Amino acid sequence: MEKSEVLRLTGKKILKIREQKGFTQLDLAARIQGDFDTTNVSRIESGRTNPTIYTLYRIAEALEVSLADLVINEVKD
Amino acid sequence: MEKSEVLRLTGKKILKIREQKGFTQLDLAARIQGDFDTTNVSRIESGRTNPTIYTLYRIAEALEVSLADLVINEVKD
DNA sequence: TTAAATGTTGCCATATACGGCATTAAGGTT
DNA sequence: AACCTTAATGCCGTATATGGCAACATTTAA
Repeated sequence: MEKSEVLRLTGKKILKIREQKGFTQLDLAARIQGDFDTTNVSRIESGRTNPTIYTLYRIAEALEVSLADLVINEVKD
Repeated sequence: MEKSEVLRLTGKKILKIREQKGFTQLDLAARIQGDFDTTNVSRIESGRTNPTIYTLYRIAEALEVSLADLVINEVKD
């Protein structure tokens, strides 16, 4: 899978869970430990950036889900 | 959980799977799509760097496991 | 219409991930 | 001893993730 596809699908997962929880991007950013800007939420959800595992960890915390829930399943080439 | 702890545990998971598969760091780096240096394998496994999701994806591919197998389970604060 | 809420995008600065190479060290083998 | 394999580490560039703010578009509500 291409990089852009991995990022796009990852962002989609975050967006979906965020909306299921009824959070806005602002809500989510505010819940994330440390400094976090809504700009980055937008960039990650839209797949425009390649988040680090620690960033995803903080997002998982804020969404109250496991990291496994935020990553894509497929490992096909 | 602290950032350093997240990175340390993530690296440990990768190391464990790599050794279970009987790969050296050099083997793993060679299997990873695109350029990948053993330097980076070492840094990630030892928790000295904060890998991006795409890097973890490529490692998962090379190890023939799912991304979920490489990330930590806990989401405690 | 005006205003507020929500999300996107552009820009800038700083920190750092990664590619890459060389060195170092430890362990095993001869 | 010398040699090889394996991994860790230091250093240097380049690319980019992130923090942060402002501008903009869209939607909804007043």
